[in-house]
Amino acid sequence: MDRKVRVRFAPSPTGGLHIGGVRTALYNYLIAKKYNGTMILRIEDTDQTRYVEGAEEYIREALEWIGITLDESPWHGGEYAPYRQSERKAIYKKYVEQLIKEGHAYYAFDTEEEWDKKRKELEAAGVVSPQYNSITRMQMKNSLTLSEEEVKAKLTSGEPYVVRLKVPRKEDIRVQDMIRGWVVFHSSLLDDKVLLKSDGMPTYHLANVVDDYLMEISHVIRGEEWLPSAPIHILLYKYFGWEQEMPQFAHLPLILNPDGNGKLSKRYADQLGFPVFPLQWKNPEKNETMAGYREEGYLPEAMVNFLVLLGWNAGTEQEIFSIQELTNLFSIERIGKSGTKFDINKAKWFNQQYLKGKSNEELTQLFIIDLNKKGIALSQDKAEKIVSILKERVTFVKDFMTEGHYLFHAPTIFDEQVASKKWNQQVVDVLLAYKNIIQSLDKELDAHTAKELLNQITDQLSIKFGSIMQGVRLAITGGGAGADLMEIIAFLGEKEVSERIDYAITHLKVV
RNA sequence: GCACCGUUCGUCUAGGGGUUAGGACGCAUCCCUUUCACGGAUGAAACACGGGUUCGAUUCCCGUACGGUGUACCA
Repeated sequence: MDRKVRVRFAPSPTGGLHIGGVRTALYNYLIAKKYNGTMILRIEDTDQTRYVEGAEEYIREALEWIGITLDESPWHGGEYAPYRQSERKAIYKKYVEQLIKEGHAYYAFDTEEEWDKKRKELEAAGVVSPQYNSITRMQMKNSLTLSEEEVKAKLTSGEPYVVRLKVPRKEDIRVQDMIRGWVVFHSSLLDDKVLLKSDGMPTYHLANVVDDYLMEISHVIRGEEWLPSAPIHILLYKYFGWEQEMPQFAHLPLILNPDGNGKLSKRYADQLGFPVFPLQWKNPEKNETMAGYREEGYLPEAMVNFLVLLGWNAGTEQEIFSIQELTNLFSIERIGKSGTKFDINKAKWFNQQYLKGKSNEELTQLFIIDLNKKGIALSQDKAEKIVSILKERVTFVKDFMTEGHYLFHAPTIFDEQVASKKWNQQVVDVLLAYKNIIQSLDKELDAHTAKELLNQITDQLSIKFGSIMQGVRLAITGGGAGADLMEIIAFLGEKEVSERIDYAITHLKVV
């Protein structure tokens, strides 16, 4: 790559940024970093009817959370500013006029009703998908069919119009895609796309090409849903005379619903209970709140790792990658061609891996932050102990609380299955003796001591240690499974343990 | 409908004219363990189908099927 690498992520501020968009941003970012290039964020807000308040801020926060830093953006500025298409309106106007003058675009004055009528006529005549194209445009009201005077008159009278691209009738348009190779489209299947809307705003096609050119974008890395409109873009580059500056294209495989039934959708994800948004998204218009990965407890580095592998692989057996490693290893050549079904289990696994990779100190900090959010206060010391007891068994930070509920609250209900099998007079005898012994203890009740004392009792009573363990666990935690019981006892301390023993003995019936 | 893209275990994927088709998630079994988890070991599990080309095809070509995307004054 001899050209300076400049890539852009260009979302529309129409709502929360979809997780697929986050992956696209990530791929762009990795390419920028790999080649020491520039990562640009451009806001494509040309559809004013779909603009959603707060969406821009959301995009910014989401990228920040995931760890994507921007070199140029509406918020950081840059020498190619402005980076918001709505603020570049005048620029497009100029270029569209060039196209018209050179005969590659034309004014169209048809109203929606007129085109609708024409479409119905065509349908009635057996045309399957009527298009405003090289044939039909000659039957419509536009600067190709109207006289120069008529056009001028309409323009000066302020009659609304759009500008359409004059797509050639018969021409092969070849798109070179870095992932798919050459893809050929025939121009007869393309319609005369609107370039400039009647409100004076450009459509995606125009704005995109003009901006990519002006911003000297070297690679356009975007979702596969854009592949069908790539020939329109190619045509525009050609008509503008920018073929030499045309970026290289890479159309990414789509992220699909878990059963492969369409693009990953919010509705589907809701049904299966996982988010499609990186951050929680509160739609200001509909007053609804959508779940986000951050709030669900996913670590950003785990999400990066999970997302990058949705459509790319290093070709080795490595699967845990730091962002630095990805920066070196990532390559467009190793991006796959086929759609990728979303598997939330894999995301969970990555999260667990990253959680385990953190030091106890880091985890303690995260744990305390999580507790604070829930309005629970806990000493640093206790939090750290809980972390060390539970570290190997959690997938999310929030699991420290749920998995370790027995460290926070004494059980009030007991697992009936365990009780019916493991609760007996022997256990009660042991517990009573144990309570006595720990209450009169003159040293600290650590895990080692807790076990030693319990062993003493079982030895004295000639009981097998294993036979009463589940019963003891039941009394102290309310259940039959969990972390190392001796660690739990040490954590709770003799007073709490004694109270739990009393409670269990009075509330559980010996059978 | 039409155009385009795609198709290796359930999922993410490696591979590529001759392989015991490899790994990971998930699943199962076993080991470790006071239990559960972690960890370790093992196992079940895939080249969509049909034609070519070839000594040989999962790999190359063609077709079919299936899936996806697009077909807006949305991006």
